[in-house]
Amino acid sequence: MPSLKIASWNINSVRARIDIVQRFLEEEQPDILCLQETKVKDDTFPPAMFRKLGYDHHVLNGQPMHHGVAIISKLPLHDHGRHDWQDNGEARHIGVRLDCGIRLENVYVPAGGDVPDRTVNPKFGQKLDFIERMTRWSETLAEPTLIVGDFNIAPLECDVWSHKQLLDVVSHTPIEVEALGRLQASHDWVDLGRHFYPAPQRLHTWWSYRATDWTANDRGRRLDHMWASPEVAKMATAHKVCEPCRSWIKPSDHVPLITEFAV
DNA sequence: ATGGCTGGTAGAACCAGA
Repeated sequence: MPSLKIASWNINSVRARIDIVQRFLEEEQPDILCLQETKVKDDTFPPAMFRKLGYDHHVLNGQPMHHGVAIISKLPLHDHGRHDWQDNGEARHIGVRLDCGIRLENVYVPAGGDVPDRTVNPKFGQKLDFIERMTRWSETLAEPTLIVGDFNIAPLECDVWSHKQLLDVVSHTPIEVEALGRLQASHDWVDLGRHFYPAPQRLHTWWSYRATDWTANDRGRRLDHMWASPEVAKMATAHKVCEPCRSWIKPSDHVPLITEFAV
């Protein structure tokens, strides 16, 4: 049975990170790489390194300065459009169809600002609205689908270094966790991270830059996710979070996730 | 320790990340 290896990584600028993205592709050789926070317009996206390694198919949704997502692939991609779930023009989603019949959706959920109260912090409201509109979309999905990306929410107590200390910190507040729970229930999405590494195991994908040594206190959060339709989850054979990438030269603050499927 | 760091873009006593 053919194997399909899909990776997802918030790289915090594709241009600043091009060398470690190359290293990752050479070491792991995924068939498809979904990127978030590319921070580049489509006409200045750097295609050369990807082409050199055989990743000839690029579907981009970028903008100047911030945000931006891309799907880079050795296999053909069929562009399936972009959703603007904040309705503000930001580039945070791109979807494709694969020849094997799976839909692949790459999403960068807004961070949501500092204060977890939409009346004083509009960004928090926009984040909740984004998840709510995604939920309406997810309810209508009928095809086998994989959603990957930076969801900017760590839902479980064991998804953060200290549940108690992060209850009021945007990314782990109950209102966000409940919204994400409604999204997950809307399609019976299987959280592949916890499918392979059940709670209460430690599983983190992001560590702040604002620590001299990210390993010293290990104050991580699981903000990045891969969610599969139930029939797609049945095809998943392996999953990992590539934690060592956080210690590479000029790292992203997020690390890659990889799932392998028998398709 | 409520600080700490990073990238893009402008050329900031900036913004955004989370």
